[in-house]
Amino acid sequence: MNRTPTTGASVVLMPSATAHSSNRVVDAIRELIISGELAPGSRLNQEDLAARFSVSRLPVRDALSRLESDGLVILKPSSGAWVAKLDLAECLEIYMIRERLEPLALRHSVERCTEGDIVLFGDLVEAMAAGTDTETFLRLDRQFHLASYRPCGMAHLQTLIERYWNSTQHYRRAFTNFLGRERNWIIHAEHRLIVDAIRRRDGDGAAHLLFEHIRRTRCELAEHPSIFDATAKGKI
Amino acid sequence: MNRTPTTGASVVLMPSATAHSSNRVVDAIRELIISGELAPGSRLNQEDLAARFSVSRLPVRDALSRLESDGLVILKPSSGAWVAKLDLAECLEIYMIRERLEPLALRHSVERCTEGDIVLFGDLVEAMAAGTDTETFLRLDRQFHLASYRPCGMAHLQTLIERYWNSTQHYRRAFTNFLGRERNWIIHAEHRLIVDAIRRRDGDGAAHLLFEHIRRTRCELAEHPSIFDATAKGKI
DNA sequence: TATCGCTTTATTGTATCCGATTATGAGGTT
DNA sequence: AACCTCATAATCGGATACAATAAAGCGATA
Repeated sequence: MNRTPTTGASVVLMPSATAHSSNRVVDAIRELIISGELAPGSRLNQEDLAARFSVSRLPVRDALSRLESDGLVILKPSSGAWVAKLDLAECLEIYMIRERLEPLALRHSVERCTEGDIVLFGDLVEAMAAGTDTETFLRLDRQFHLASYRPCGMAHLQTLIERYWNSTQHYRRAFTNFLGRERNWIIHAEHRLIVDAIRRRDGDGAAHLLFEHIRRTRCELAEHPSIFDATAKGKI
Repeated sequence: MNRTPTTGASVVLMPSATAHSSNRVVDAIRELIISGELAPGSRLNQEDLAARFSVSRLPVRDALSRLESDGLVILKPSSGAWVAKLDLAECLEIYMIRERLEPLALRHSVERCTEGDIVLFGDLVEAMAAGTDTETFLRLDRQFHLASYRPCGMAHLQTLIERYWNSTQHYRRAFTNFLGRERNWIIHAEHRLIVDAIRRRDGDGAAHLLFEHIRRTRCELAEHPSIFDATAKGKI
């Protein structure tokens, strides 16, 4: 059992000495957004956030502008900050980007991962197939994929991929809840095929399967634009 | 003649009402880095920058942390900020990422660009072939490629691509100077082939040519690790 | 009654100040 | 002579306070 923290805000970058409150605030807000506690479209009030984390507004402002670069927050100058909201087109765009990036990472991972890594991948996939609730599903899905990219040795690429997983997390949750569990067998089958290709050290095979995994999800997503209608009113 | 500003810090995002000094400082520092005035590894002193732009240290701090997310600046907590430096491996990694992203953008652009756009692409390529000095070469190269992605209708992808052009700009300059002009005919040939494919509305062809364009550059870059040895001392 | 304009209020952006951490240099010791 | 230690100085991170901007609510007028 690997001990990646909750949703793994900083999986690729070592947690580092996050002594400075700015970093703590960044991670905390990111966590609130990824966990779904702050829904897309929610207003982010600097003073409220400052009070919540017992700091002044300054680290909060810093955090917000960093999270904007991460694509999780939208800043309107002199006006305020909101949790970033994606429409269907943007989400499809991000999936198309992921289709290009993640197979690249996986192919390099396959060339470098240890046998122990592969055991971990298999364990995560099977734990996912055995899981029941949505949050477990999402957490293990994320853990499996991000873990499968970790040996790739491309730090920039990993950061980038993690960013896109973060900014689409909310919509993956909504989509998972929407579909229910009856079509999950497809995902598990795809995951098992990917792990099998990794076991055979077939990097290209794994990459192609992963490409199709993401592409199929994108196509299914495109069939359900209603996911993006919900103008969820956020609460801080 | 298009009026893209100097190096085009904000080509994709509209310049917007950048009334706030933070944004101005971000753009200004980015410009200093991209233009080469601040070399990778240079120390960025908050007070000096504040004095240079006639603002307090606060907008500068804000700018630095944003530029860190852009990959242009490295922040060491409680220690300072430096212009990000790439080693050969990182640069090759970014080129591999670009190989995946830019063909995607181009393929979508080909489906959406106007005849007028295509004329612009051709003009830029020919202006580049007629150019003499390094800075013109770099500017037109950048303008051509970024312009060719602009009609793609994928804002996130464009921002991303522009980021990577920014963070590798210094090394493209060094590489261009290193190679001299005798091998530029390859680049012009590739560019003309790409424009021709666009004219024929052959999106896949253009994408493949672009992929090879970037890949060949990456392979050549890998042959010249000395580019990354120069520990340029920066001045503010 | 609806719309336009103004005033008020809340929230953001900026400057100055203070504490904390790190880098630097001198001095002593092995 | 090289290395380690301690003190000093420079610089960064954060808090408080103030100014500027935008949103909202109220009132007046067509």
